[in-house]
Amino acid sequence: MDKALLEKFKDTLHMNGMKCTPARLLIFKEVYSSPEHFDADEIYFRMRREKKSVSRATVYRTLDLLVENGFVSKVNVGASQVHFENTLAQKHHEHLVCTQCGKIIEFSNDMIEKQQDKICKEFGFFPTKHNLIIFGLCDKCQLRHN
Amino acid sequence: MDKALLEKFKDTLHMNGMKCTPARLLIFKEVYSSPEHFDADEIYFRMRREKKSVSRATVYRTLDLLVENGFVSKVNVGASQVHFENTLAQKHHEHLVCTQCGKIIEFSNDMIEKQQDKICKEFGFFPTKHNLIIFGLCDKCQLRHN
DNA sequence: TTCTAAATGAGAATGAGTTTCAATTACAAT
DNA sequence: ATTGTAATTGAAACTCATTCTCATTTAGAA
Repeated sequence: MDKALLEKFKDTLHMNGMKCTPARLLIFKEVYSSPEHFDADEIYFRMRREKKSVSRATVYRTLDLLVENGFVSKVNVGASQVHFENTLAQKHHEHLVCTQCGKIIEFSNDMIEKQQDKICKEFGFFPTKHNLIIFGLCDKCQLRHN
Repeated sequence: MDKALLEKFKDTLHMNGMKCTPARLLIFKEVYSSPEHFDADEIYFRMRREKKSVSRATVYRTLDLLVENGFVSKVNVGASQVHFENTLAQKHHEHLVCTQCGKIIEFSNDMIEKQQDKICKEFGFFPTKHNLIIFGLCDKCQLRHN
């Protein structure tokens, strides 16, 4: 994982008067170890497996911290748990979710973004974030007739 | 509430070999008594107040049934509970959600819909439903400086 | 009217996430 | 280097929405 990124995280901690603890650094590295989506428990169990155990509470607390500081964002994929993805490694995108096999496809579209801005202006609404998720069947699941 | 709609619901029950029970009819009427969003507990408590009590379990079960048969759809508004809205009374729309005061504004936009179809085609994806939600501050909350 | 599978209600169970609190620790001040 | 202390942590208790269980009731076919 990117060294500059880790420094940026440390800076954020310092600037906000938060302590730079081993638990936080480990979780941060774990979160940035892959570009995939994840939920809190996935991080928790991956870390246990790698003998870098941290308590569940700390995982949740640190993920909140990362969300607040823009390192991670919450993604709604219609699951019962909250999903996350790291933000700095990749650019903004939306999701297609296959309701049959769970496959998640990412896409982005400028036209849609622009229309959203237009709509917000119409309503005098100041947007801070958005979520577009399309549910349906991926190419493979359409063939597996049903 | 529309009489034809209630008949349609009864037909759906019969066609699927499900019983037409008082509980189901009461919940259906409650759901269609207003065009607003609601969650399961709201329905539950509204019915208690009106002395038309039904158990929580039945409310949840019936809402699932209504979703499966297209009378109601789930709406993600970033809340901890699942939100619903009746579908047949109103046309498709998306949401702006004010993170300060909770105000929900509905909108719809053909251009966005079309772009979505285009994207799905590109990925060979068959869409069944989608959700676009924009979080931010409504006009009033922008003034209440913070 | 009878029969039976479906539906219901009450409350127990589940599961994701949060809170509590005593013990630990980062780090600023000495 | 040591100390003091507020922030952080882990473990376990707790929440709260939702689901499940199961004994009882009931819609509706026979």
